[in-house]
Formats: sequence, structure tokens, C-alpha cells
Amino acid sequence: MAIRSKGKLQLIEAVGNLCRRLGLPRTVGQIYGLLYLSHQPLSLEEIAEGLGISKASASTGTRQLLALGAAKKVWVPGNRRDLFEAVPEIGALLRNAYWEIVKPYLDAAQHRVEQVVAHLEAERDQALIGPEDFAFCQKRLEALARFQKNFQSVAPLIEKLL
Amino acid sequence: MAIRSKGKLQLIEAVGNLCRRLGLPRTVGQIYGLLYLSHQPLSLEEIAEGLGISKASASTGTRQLLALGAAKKVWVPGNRRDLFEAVPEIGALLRNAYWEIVKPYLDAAQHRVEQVVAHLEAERDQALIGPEDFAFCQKRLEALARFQKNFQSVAPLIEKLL
DNA sequence: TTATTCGTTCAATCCGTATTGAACGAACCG
DNA sequence: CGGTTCGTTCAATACGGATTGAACGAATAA
Repeated sequence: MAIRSKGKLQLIEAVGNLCRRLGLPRTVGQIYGLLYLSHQPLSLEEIAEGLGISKASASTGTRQLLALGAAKKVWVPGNRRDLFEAVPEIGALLRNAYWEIVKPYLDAAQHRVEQVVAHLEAERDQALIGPEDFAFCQKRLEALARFQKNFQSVAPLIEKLL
Repeated sequence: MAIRSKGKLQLIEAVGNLCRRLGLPRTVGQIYGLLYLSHQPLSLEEIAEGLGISKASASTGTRQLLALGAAKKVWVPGNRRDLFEAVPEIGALLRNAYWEIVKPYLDAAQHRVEQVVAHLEAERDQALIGPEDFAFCQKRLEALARFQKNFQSVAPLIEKLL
């Protein structure tokens, strides 16, 4: 049955909007919100019914939550269905998200900046860009790399605090 | 003229993608990338031409950058056009973004959770939700509020480190 | 075996929002 | 004053990605 409680709906909507801001599908957040406030694990059909979304959305949404470590399948004896429950430790979720998503992204970004510098050096040698133009870009890119490095060094510290 | 340097284009594209991830229009990031690597301020038309976007996009994009404090107008004597240059201090930008965007959002979220609790209490009193269901939700919401509070207290610390 | 009940997949659709072209007003120029 | 050169605005469009319905395979049940 669809959710009746207006209070629960408010939270579900809020989590959905938060996820949208973070670049995740809104339904993913809604499912997490639903599970977060449910003291028994829910099946795909209950999720779909409760949120008024299709079973397909519920399937893909739960899969994403599993991948993020934000939900887990629980097995109940004598029940053929997959049942899901929320992982309620938000801090742990963020910590995991940092290592799984943010950190690799930062590493890639660092590498990309170095590539750009190399590219510009080559273009300077081929006189495709002026030397003073190159010097300016180099200065900016070095500052950028410096910031990235500093950011990478404080990030684990931040991660500890959550 | 359109950008020739492949190196510059790589960085512009990367910043564009980063902004897209953060929920900002890609063009905003592209404009910032362009300005970040340009040692003279650029006009709307130069931006539009350089990135291959419309003047309208350049106009709205620069306005957003100004609002974010990520660019500023500079005035050059004897030039009727608005000229833009990047604010290159990334750390300061993030710090500003925290106070202008993240902090208000967190405050609103805190308040919203309290509202949800109040709502649920009312619904329990009206027997719209079972008492054990309410107790579970209350427990979860308290944990959530606790996390938010903790997060709010460490956030300024994080902000200092950048 | 056949019939159900699940969960997943994927092409088609839908939806939000970024982007644009055209129209407009303001500031300058002749 | 007209006539340009700007920047902005806004309705229309284009686009990317979320969502769905239908088809499918696997697993159970009968």
C-alpha cells in the first residue's frame, strides 16, 4: 500500500531531493528514505507500491543502493522475495563514498592536470601557443595542482571526523 | 576565434564535467576554465566564440560565475564591453560556497527533520501510525539529527583547512 | 512437465533543465 | 536626433538521463 504518513513522506521527499542534488536518481533517495524509516525489510513490490514507482525503478534503485553500500539484502526464511533494509550509519556511508567515488575522481583529476601541462609544453615547442601565454597557463595549472595536493592531504582527515 | 590549444580544451572540458557533476550547467564550468587559463580578461563575445556557445549562454553563465564569486568584471579604459576574469583562488571559492550554499542547506535540513518528528508525533496521537512504528522512526530520526549536529560542528573545521 | 512468481533488462518515453534565437532596452556614437 | 553596439530576457527547442512497460530467464510450485 502507498505510504499514508505525511511525516514519512516528508522525509522521503527530502532524501530524494538530496540525492538529486548529488547527481543520483531521485528514486534512489526515496527508496533509501523509505527503508530508513521501515523497521521491517521491504520487498521490491512493497517499495514500488509504497513510493508509487514501477518495479523496474525499484529494481535499479535498490541495485544502486547496494552498490553504494547504503542498503543490504536480508533473507527471511520461507520468503522467496528479495528483502531490503537500509544501512543506517550515514557516516560510514559517506566514508565509503569518499573512498569509492571521490578519491578515484581526485586521483584522475590530478593525473589529468599533469597531462594538460605536458600537452601545453608540446604545443609551446611547436609554437602553437605563445611563450607568455604558456607561462601564464603553467602558473595557473601549478597553483591548481598545489590545491589538489593539499586537498588530497586533508581529505582523509575530514573523512576521519565523520 | 575558437580555442586552438588541445591542452586548454582538455582542461575546459574537465571543468565543464566537474560542474555538471556538481549540478551546475556545463557551460558555467567551461567559461570558468576558459577564464582560468586566459591571462587577459575576455568579453562575452570572446567567450561565446572561444567555446562555440551562444552569447545568451555566455551571458547567463558569467552571471552565475559572478554570483558564485568565481569570476569578476574588470573594467578596461576605453572599452565599452564587459570583460571577465577568473577568481583563481579555489580554496576561497569553496569556502564561500560552503557559507552561501551548503550551510543554509544544512540548517534547513536540520529544521526539516525536527518538523518530521513533530509530524509523526501528531500522527501517533491520532493513531495514524502504530506506536512501535513510531518508536522506530523516532530512533532513526534522532540518530539522523545527531549525525547532522556532529556534521555541522566539524564542517567549519573542514572549511578552515581549505 | 506446465504454470506462477520473481527479478532483471532494454528499447521507448517522459521530464527537467540547459541552451538558443530573436526581440528588446540601454548606452554610446555619428 | 537616427544608427550601432552592447547585454539581457524569454519563449521555444534540444538534450541527457530517469522512468517505464513489456519481454525475458530463472527459480519455485503443482
